[in-house]
Amino acid sequence: MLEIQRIRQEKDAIIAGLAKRNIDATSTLDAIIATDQNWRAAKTNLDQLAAELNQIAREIGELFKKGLQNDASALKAKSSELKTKEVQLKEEVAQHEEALQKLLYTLPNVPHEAVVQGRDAQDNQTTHEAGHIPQFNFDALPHWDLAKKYKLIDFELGVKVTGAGFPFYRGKGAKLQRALIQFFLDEAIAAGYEEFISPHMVNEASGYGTGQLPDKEGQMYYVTEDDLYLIPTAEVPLTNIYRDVILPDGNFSIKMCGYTPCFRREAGSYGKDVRGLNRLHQFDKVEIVRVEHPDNTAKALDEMIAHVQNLLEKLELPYRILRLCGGDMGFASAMTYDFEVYSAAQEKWLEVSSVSRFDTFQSNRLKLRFKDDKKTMLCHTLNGSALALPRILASLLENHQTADGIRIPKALQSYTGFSIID
RNA sequence: GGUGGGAUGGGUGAGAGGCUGAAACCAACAGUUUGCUAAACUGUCGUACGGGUAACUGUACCGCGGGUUCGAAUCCCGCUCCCACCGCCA
Repeated sequence: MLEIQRIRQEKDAIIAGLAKRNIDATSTLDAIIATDQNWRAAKTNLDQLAAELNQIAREIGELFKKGLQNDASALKAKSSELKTKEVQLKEEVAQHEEALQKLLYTLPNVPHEAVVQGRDAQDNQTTHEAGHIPQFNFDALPHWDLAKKYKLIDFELGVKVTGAGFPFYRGKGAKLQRALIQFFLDEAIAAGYEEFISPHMVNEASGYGTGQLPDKEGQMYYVTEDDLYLIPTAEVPLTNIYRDVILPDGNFSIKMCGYTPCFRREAGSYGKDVRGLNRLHQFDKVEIVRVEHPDNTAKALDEMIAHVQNLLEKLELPYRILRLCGGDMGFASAMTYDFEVYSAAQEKWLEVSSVSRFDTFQSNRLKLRFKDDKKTMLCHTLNGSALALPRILASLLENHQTADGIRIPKALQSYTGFSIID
């Protein structure tokens, strides 16, 4: 959520920024500013009226003490008269406030100045490309066939027990999955991230804190009985640790990581995009989350990119890094880098990680601040997948397949305990 | 699930209709002094929003939401959460 103070001061810059998302925010911003003015006017009236009422109440108290009941009664009459006015004003203030809130929720984050204008994925800029794309001298299989051939994943069993999008991993497939989680966590810890094992369900306040609610309500599984949401990513519990927190000074850099299963309803998805591991309702992910001083955000983002890059290199996967254009960025992001791994068998790039800086967009909702001398300022938040398992598993299977089986990258062998799946 | 107790500022904890945005103590911060890895003393010490260039000032907030009253941290109702014991159970 954008800060209202910022909208008051930098309206034109915000319009220019949102234009990069192909959004013309002029009318929304005008409405916001008008609503804000109405709200402030009503609020000022209300405050003055309340002050008057407080004053009268105090006087009545004095009169009672002196035993001047009659004078007190006269004031009481006046007070109840003002009281009706107060009720009306309160309602008016509440209405403006609600309208303002609704408008603010509709505005996505303003892209960072380095982000280019663009419509969709076509306009993303490739900033880095590395690794080599394997050439197969045999019939390369997509991962769903490999998974079946080597008995690594059983999709049908998942359908039977739960439903589509909830696969079973088995045998070496399960071990590989566990090895990847361990590997990712160890790497994150080595890079200075503190590991958390978090709850897998969160309350409503946390859903609002990171912005899943109210806009993406349908994306989360909801447990009605207890009013809890299954987490769509570890970002939600980890970031919400810092909801309603004021850090004591500006000298901080918080780095957290955590492995969790992630639950996503993915309502509306269908077709070949959801084949195999490409899109699941439950998947595993190691997430890295940072809370930073605004001065340190750019550096933190670079570190996170380098971290993910390092992972992909150790897994020996051909990848590229894209800086998303305005039109392709998520709602809350100010700047996002996507990591894609090439799948030689599917002959396409698969998104395996997304690293973003949110600047104050999340912290404004979270009320995550720090004390800077006298002032209280909003922190910056960042997060990234490091990494999401299913598509990494898919890329590993597809890119490292040989005629004799699937080769396990060196860095992973001490975790799996085997060097080939055959 | 049952019974009982509780929820106040960074912490402990007073408060029981107007003098309470809230005592006291601890912690923290600033200063004075004596001096030396310390003590004593003094001061500062919640958040949000509005108004004001500012000093400052107004309003709201004592778990949350309602109600009673001229006036609520204090009384009433509903809810949530926490703690203890019991029950059930990994």
